[in-house]
Amino acid sequence: MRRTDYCGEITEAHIGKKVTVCGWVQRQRDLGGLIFIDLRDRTGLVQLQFDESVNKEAFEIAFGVRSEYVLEVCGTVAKRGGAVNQNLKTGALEIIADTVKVWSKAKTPPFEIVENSNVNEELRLKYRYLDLRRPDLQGNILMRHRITKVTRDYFDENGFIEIETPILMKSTPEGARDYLVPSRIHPGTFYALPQSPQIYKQLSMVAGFDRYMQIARCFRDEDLRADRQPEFTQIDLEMSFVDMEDVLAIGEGYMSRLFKEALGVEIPLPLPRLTYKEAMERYGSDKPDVRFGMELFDISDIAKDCGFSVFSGAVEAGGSVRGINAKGGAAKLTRKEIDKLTEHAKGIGAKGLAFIRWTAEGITCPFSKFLSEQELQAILTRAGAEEGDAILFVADGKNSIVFGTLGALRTIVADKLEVEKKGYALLWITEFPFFDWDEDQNCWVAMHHPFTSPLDECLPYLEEDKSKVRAKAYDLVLNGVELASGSIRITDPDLQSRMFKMLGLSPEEAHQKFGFLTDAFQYGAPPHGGMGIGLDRLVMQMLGLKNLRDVVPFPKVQNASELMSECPSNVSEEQLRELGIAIIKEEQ
RNA sequence: GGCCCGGUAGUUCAGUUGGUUAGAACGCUAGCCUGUCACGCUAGAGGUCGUGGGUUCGAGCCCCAUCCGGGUCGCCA
Repeated sequence: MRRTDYCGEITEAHIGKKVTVCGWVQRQRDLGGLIFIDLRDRTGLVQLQFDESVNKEAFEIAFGVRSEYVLEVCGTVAKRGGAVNQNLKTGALEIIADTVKVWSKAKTPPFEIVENSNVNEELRLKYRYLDLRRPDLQGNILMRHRITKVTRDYFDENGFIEIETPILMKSTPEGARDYLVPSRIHPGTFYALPQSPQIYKQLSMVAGFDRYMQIARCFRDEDLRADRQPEFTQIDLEMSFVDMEDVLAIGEGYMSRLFKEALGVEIPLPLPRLTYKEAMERYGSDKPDVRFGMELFDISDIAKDCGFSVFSGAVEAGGSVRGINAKGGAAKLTRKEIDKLTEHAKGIGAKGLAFIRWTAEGITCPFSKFLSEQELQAILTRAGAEEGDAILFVADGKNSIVFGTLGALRTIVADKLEVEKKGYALLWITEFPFFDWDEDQNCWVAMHHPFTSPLDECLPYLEEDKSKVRAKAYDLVLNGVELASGSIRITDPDLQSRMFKMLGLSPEEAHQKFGFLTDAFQYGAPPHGGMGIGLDRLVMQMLGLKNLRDVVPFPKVQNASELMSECPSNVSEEQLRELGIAIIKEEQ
């Protein structure tokens, strides 16, 4: 071992001692007969000093050193001769260099290796290995490591066994698009990369491992977002002989432990819970940011008989009229701003946006002519309105549109008004609907997945009214981001067959796709349930970042390519021939 | 696939109504300098203005197409 110490870990205790440090040159300052070099490794910086009159040989090497050269330097730690650098952990010390070895020269990098760089991300991603040298990205990746370390500790201490499940598996394209891998040995057939290890972890329960966990890579061939990569990591867990309370207890115990150990933040337990219905009615979202108010309110009862047909019509059609009060927003939400919000609302699916502004000049309400004085007053009271407020309303025959629009506007308006949001608001959302109506395909689809157990009390409605069926499914939400999702699974083969039938899967289809799972349940399946926690989003949220790419070492860009290696790429004719694959050229 | 935003020295940006030789800062190169730490001083190099076409006497600027990147809707059981 050549290195005795890391740069950032040189302390007063080292004074007078000989050390060897290794790293990259942050900066060289040549003062003439005296040269300073800041050397960087993953722990930070330390200053090296080269004096021409003391050590000519080392001085001459230091003279030719440039940024990002890789050095190994042996020298003696000393208190600085000059002023202390308060910005540096090692700012009171320096290493008087005896010998220098240049392990590697470096071209001038295309951008400076500094913290808080605002360099074009495209360039940073092309040279990701340089970008990752920057202290902020190093910190993100180190935090990611700390999180996975605590994760393994916690689950191990709670009796979980880490089991690796296959990366090459059977394609069961129920949800997202699968990434496919062609088989050479069986030409014309394909493996799929897992969208999640769902089926294998359930089979691990049938196999009797009782408690499973895995830090599992998952793949989904769908379009990217700021918080969505095509490959991502899930902290996957499953437990036998448990009900929902047991899974939630393990889940929130984990969160509490993690925040304490990784961030030093106390998360009071138990975590708050909202049912799906409550979350939608209060926040218009199943992943609400509850760090601020601006909750939804319902004025359907006032609106149903009013003269404003947009309102009354929505209620008659079976929908509702709801609003949010942007407290103190009248000044910031000008008519123009509200027009912009209206455009946004229309983009989401609403027909429009009604508003009331209450400024010092009075109340502006474009639809007041359709309302009686009592109706207007009733609405203002319901909204808790006072001078300075701007109140936004959405009316629609479909509640899903009312909720979706107001839920989205709530966060947009909060950002515009710079509403204070701080800390970490974790909560569970429970009692999700089991079925979701698919407008395009005109059928019911599983909102979670078809192995999710319905709530016992909902079993009678299965055949009669699918809209009423709720599931033993739960999500963990952090600051408005869906962090984790899980459920208690079906283990009764008869109930499973019923569920497949509800979802329009014939017994043959169901057997062809999931036969190996339902067959397994014939041989003694323990009751079980679990969840998957999005590691990338978790790290991102814990660091207060807005983009997944900042916590993924080698991320993909929006078109799912990777700018550094330039994949995906063409392959040779020979590779294709071996796989029995022909490429059909897209017609112009 | 739709909508919105961006692309000018290595980097971050400025660039007037379309008008002379496209500027600044940082970085880079060379020289000087023994206490700097965003070192300082002096000098210098560095540009197919994303690409292609069009309008014009004249295009970084206007028009069309296209490529690349970002955000978002659809999509993500």
